[in-house]
Amino acid sequence: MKKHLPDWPKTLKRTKPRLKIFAVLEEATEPLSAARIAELTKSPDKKSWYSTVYRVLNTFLEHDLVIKTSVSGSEAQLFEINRKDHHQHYARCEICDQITPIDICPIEEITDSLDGFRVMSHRLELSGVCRHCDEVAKQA
Amino acid sequence: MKKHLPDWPKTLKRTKPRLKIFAVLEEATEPLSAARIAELTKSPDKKSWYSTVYRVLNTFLEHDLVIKTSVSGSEAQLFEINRKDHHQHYARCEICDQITPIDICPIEEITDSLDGFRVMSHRLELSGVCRHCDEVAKQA
DNA sequence: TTCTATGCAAATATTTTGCAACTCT
DNA sequence: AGAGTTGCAAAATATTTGCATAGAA
Repeated sequence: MKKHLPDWPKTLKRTKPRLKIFAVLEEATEPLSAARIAELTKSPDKKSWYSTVYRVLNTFLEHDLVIKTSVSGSEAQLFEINRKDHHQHYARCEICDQITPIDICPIEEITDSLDGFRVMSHRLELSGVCRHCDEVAKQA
Repeated sequence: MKKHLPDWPKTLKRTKPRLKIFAVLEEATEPLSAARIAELTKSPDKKSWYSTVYRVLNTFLEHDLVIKTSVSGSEAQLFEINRKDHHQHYARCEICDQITPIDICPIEEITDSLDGFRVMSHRLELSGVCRHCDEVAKQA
């Protein structure tokens, strides 16, 4: 599946922290917390970074480069690249809390059935039991 | 339209704070932050309350009475009643707030693609512009 | 050069925890 | 009575802000 990345706005300076954070988000396979991003972007010597991470993320949000995601039942705020063509959806395991990306998005099909309603954004949340925990449960 | 509220688990004590918080969530038309809930539930004299609010919300989460939501706009974590098993989904118009029922539910199809993940609950939210507002907008 | 973003530290805001007193069942 | 909850205060986290300096255009 081809993922479409958002364009970098021409008015946005390409600073080192921004590019680094963008790269980290781009490679991520799941939404990241600010803390995780800070960790993934900091060099061995530097320490704090948090203010920059938050400022960059907020800037990205304003420019629609990223979106805040809600995975119900989780910790702090999570961020992910805003892949315009369709937002990624996730299924969360109620037992191990692991997040599984959902690769198919039903939005087209649904849109067709809506008779004139123009969908601007959508969100799908699944919650249940992942294959692994299910098997463990069966054995017990 | 009949809204189905989650059942109160028999093992959950019906304490005053819990019942109050549940009532507030039940009446809410949008997800609420912990701070907002604290405000809506506190009596004129009492002040802090936060620890109780968070503890109750976490208890509710464990019992699947509520779900956490976060909105791209910003802010902290938001909570709302988990109106389960209700297979009907809706699309909300961003302009007139009117709700359009979605007649098809894609959950089967998605479940099939998940390879072993057992879906216990799901939520689908659409937001956009309804046919009527879209036509009005075109004329302007 | 000029203007904005960064790094750092310090301020806020949010969420969690320990513990004695209190309430449901 | 007994188990589990609340209220309060204080701790731990998470997020934001002020300001001097560094960096991009």
